Amino acid sequence: MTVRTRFAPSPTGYLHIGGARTALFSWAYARKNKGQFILRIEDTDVARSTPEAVKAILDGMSWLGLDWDEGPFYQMQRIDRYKQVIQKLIDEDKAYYCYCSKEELDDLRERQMRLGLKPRYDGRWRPEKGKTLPAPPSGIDPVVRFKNPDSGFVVWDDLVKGQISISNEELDDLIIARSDGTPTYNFCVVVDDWEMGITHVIRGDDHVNNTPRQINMLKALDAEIPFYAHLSMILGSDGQKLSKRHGAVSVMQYDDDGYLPEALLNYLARLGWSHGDEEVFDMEKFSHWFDFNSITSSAAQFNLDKLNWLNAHYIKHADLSLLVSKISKRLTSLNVDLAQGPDLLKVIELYRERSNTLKALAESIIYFYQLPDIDLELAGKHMTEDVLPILRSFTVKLNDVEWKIEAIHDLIQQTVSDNGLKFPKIAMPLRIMLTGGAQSPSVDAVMVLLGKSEVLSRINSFLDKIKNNLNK
RNA sequence: GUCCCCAUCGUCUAGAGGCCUAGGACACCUCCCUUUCACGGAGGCGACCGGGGUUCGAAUCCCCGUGGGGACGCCA
Repeated sequence: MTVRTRFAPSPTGYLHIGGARTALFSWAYARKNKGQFILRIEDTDVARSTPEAVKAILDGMSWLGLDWDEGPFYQMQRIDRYKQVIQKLIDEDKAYYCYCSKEELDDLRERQMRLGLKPRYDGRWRPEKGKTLPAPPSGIDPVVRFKNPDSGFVVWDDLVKGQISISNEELDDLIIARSDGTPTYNFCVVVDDWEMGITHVIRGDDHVNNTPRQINMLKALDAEIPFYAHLSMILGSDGQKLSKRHGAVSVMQYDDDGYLPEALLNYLARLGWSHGDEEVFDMEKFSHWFDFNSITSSAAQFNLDKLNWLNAHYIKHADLSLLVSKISKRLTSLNVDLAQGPDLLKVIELYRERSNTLKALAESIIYFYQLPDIDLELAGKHMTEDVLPILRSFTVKLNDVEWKIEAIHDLIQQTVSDNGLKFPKIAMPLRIMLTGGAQSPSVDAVMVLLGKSEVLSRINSFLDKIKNNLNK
């Protein structure tokens, strides 16, 4: 049997973390088994589906590098086929027209809730032996309902949750075609999973309750029942459900925020799945290791700290040229002119280990290309009266030094020794004048990158400013 | 309300009856490295939801409770 999995998002919003993980697991299982991964857009909710959302989903998938073998299929383009199958079910007495109005149904539900019952359709239009149906009211377009078995159990071995059994008495006759004739989700899924030959349905566990209905319809169509794997949800970092209002952001937002797709993928893979103590691995390894036995059946909380840690790791190990291209895009969009400073590649090489995100990395190196705002309070703390003269004479000597890390380092070292000081006594003021702040890589390395004339110009202009202030 | 699912450090997880004095990772703390901040290295803090069974033995199996989540749409 060739494994065929699918990812079937509805285009009512962007691709978020939960969807991305579902897609990732489906993709991985297909890859592991040399099967096919199919992308299907479930756009039968005409009112809420948008082309923008379709694009957002496709963008998200390709940013993550989750490539599909077939599709994207659009359900709206298969409407005729669904209608045929619906007609077939009606002809075979496996489905029927129901003339209940929405108001009637709301009424029914409300009454059942009041009685402590599970709200469900009572089957008033369901044709049965010896039962007389009311006359169809005129002027009402009926919906089509599937005739669900009214006894027995639907049982399946969920690949994640184990055996699940649900009584048919809990299920009602669900609507498979709306009054305007369009088929509904539960029905389209069944027809598609069947006709597209899906062998493993991997989806969020909010679909567990749909599964028995779908199995019943599959049986009615004499179709093979696929395996089901229901993934537990991903909760927000506060343990609350993710929703549009609450923390469910597009995967593309992670791109904007400076995360590498391989970091997000690695993080997501590890959320609800494990392979012993493995924490850091690429998708080749993941698709090799992936299996349903190692999926956790409980919900997982999203944790940004760990994503940050992974992202830092991937930044540290990324191709320098890739980082250069990503960082230069960011800096350019911040109106930073890269021609005004050192080779970006050299800067990134020195700074890549210091940031969790590309965004932070880009922002941390801006002062190579434009003058930094100097933290004056901090400067005051380090540039005390006693070090100013030493700094001045150091600057003069700097003019003649060979512009290499060691030579600069030696000069600083010699200056502090001559004056009975410790290294930071000179290094800190230099750092502040050159970068604006108190944190940077080794100051000699920063100086080499900045270049001699820029270094001297920044130091001198700051020292002059101090002098002028003192004279005032 | 009814049905379904879930339950190990703060978080992600390992754990398939003895290997568990419960392992790893993130976060946190301490120390080392050091030119500040990071990186890196070495340590540390920290958990089996509760109660009953089953068993010579239970984090692991069963039952009940509790807590969390999901579903109950002419949404997907």
